[in-house]
Amino acid sequence: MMNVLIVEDEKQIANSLKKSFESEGYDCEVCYDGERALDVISSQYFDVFLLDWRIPKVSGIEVCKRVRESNNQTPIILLTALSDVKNKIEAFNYGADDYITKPFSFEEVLARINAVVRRYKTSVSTIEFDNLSLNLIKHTLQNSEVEVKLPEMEFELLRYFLEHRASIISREKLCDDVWKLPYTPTTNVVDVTVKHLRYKLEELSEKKYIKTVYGEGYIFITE
Amino acid sequence: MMNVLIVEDEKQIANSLKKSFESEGYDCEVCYDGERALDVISSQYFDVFLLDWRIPKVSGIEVCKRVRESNNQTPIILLTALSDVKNKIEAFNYGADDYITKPFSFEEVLARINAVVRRYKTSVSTIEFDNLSLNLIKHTLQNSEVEVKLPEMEFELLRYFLEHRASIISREKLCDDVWKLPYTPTTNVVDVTVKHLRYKLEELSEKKYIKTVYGEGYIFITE
DNA sequence: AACAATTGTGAAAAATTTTTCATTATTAAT
DNA sequence: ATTAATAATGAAAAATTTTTCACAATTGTT
Repeated sequence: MMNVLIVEDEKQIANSLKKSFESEGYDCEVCYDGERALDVISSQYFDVFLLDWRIPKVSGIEVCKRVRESNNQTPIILLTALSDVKNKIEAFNYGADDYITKPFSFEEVLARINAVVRRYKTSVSTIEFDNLSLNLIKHTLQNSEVEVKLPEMEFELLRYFLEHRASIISREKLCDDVWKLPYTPTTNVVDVTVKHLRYKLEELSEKKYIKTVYGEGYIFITE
Repeated sequence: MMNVLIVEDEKQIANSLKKSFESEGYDCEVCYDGERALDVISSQYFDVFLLDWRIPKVSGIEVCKRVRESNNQTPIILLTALSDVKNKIEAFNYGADDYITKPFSFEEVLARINAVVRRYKTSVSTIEFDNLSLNLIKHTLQNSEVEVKLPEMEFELLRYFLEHRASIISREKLCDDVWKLPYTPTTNVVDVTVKHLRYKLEELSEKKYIKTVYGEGYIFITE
């Protein structure tokens, strides 16, 4: 089910939105200012943020900007009473995904939210972790300075680790799921590839992400 | 560089858009009706379609619908003089990506186009052509029955061809753009890779997609 | 038809990636 | 501390991919 964060200080609008969303079966949370919003955002998962432009303390566009700076790509829709073009351009430049001018109908909000979320869900093209990023299209691993290309198997292994963070994974499972080998524990490909991958990871960050759990397998820890 | 298709029967608007785009360095093509648009779309690559709602023969929304039915996910922005909400919802339901109400400024068009294309480029995970599909994540080429893995360079080459369908591409350009070689016409890597790729393509479909243009280069034709 | 230019091909060389193997290092348990 | 099990490592073998090369085939032009 979908989780919406509404950030809007006009309580009438906020409450009416909340009710409408809930009648559609969406979960939603309301904040009345930008500061509170940033707080909530940093500690909770949402599928989309609905931000009013003019809100107390930290403006909607500023929230938008900070969210993107923290590498959070959750879709953002801005609400505003201003309809002049300059603002729209500013909004897109700060990484907003859509823009709705007041007054709006709830149906329009719903349509735009669905469009934006559907798009986002099928769009994740990088996996971010710590201060690194794995590009799923280019098969590269990058920090803010360097970008290295990972060979096939190292890429697949890292992707698997990232999608199974913080749980112990046995070599057999890796053989199965990553290598798709017909059950062969007489090989140490996994060990060797882990070694290669560790080496590449250490080139970009000193941290040790892949921990060995003696007798059990590996575990990928982000922090 | 970006390729825009403008479908708009009001020639004044169409031409003004075309000029503005060209001064931004975008390539663009204009059609004055929906029928022609569908024709052009099926034989040429564009990064985005800018469709007026009310155009002769086949309406903008109908073009939108048919484009999506043919499995083409190119971003679509609809232009319209009508501002009522029902149409917006209809537009999104038919798979439009954005919606601009007339009158608009060129800057707004530009901002929305860039937003939509940026989103799309990072979101697309397959390129469909004919009855084949290139999976950009798995680097596989598939028809309804078989799936083959393409090695790196064959994959990159095919992707490049698909993004530049129906135009002649010289070997030098391919060396530059796909191989990123520092200008070397003393090699025939391109020829050889084309050969490999042709072989794989023929495994999945009898058609000959990559045509040679004697003395000029190659051209990828979808139909 | 003869030609020069251009393109296609098979095979092998070169480069890269993947896997194996023998050995060393580390771990947990006695 | 010793030991047996498990993991890490360096180096090389095997497999795959990329690139080169020499030659054959095709094309457009005369």
